[in-house]
Amino acid sequence: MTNSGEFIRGFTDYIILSILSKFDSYGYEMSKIIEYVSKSNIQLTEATLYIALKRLLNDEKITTYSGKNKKGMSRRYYQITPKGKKAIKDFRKDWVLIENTLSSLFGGNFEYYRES
Amino acid sequence: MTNSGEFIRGFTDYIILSILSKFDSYGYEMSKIIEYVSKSNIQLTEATLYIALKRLLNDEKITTYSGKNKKGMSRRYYQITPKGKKAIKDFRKDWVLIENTLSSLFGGNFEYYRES
DNA sequence: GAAAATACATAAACAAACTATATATAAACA
DNA sequence: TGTTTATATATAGTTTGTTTATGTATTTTC
Repeated sequence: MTNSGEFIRGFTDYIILSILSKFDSYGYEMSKIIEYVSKSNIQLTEATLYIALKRLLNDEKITTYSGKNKKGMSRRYYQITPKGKKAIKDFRKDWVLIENTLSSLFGGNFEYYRES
Repeated sequence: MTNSGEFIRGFTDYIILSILSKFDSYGYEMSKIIEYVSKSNIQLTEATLYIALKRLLNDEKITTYSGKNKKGMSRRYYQITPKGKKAIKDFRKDWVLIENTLSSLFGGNFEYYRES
C-alpha cells in the first residue's frame, strides 16, 4: 500500500505499546512484527519507529534495557510501564469508536436527515 | 475523544469523498454529518475541512458550484468527480487491510515466531 | 571474500493537522 | 429591537509526526 504511513500516523505509538503489552521487544523485531501482521501492507520506517520509541521513553510509557539474545548479540529491549499500560488500555476504547465511525462513513452506512 | 484529529489524519479526504459519494454537500453540513455519525467522538475542525476541500479540488477529485437551499440561502456545494470516485473505490480496499491489521495489533491477536 | 540481513540512530524536508482569527447571514429569544 | 446562538466559509501561523536520506556496525549467507 502506498502512503500507508499517512494512514497509521497517530497510531504508531499504540502499535508499539500493543506489541510491548505481549512481550519485551526491540526496534528491529517490532518493525518485522508489523510487516508480518500487515502482510507487508503497512510499514513503519525505521526513522518513524525509533523516533516513536524516543517519544514513548520521554513520556515514561516505556523503559529500556540492554540485553543479549541466545547468541550473545546485543539488543536494546523496550518494556512497557504502568503509565504505558494505562495509555494502551484507554486507547483501545477509542479504537472501537474510531473503527466504527470510519467504517460507517467509508461504507456509506449512515443516515443523516437533510432539512434543505 | 481528545486528539481525535491525530487519529483520522490521512483519512480526512476519504471521509469527505465518502459523503460526496452519497450526495452533493457543503462544508458545514459535512462537519455536522461527521459529528453525528461519530456521536461527537470525532471532530473535523473547520480549518482541517476547508483545507481538505481545497486539496481535493486541486487534485480534481471534487468540483464545486454555488447553490441556494429552499430558503434561498447561499451554499457552496461540492460534487465528486470520476477521479474522486476511483480514489474512494481504491481506498476502500486499503481500509479493509488497515482495519484488519490495526485490530490484530491492538487486540494482541497475532502470532509471531521469535527465534531468540 | 562479498553481499544481504540484522540492528540502531539522526538531520533536514515535507505534509497535514491544530489554534486562533475574521467575516457574514439567519434564527431564536428576551 | 437588540443580543445571542447557529449556520457558513475561509486563512495565517504553529505544531507534530512521517519521509527521505544518510551513517555506522555486526552477523549470516552464498
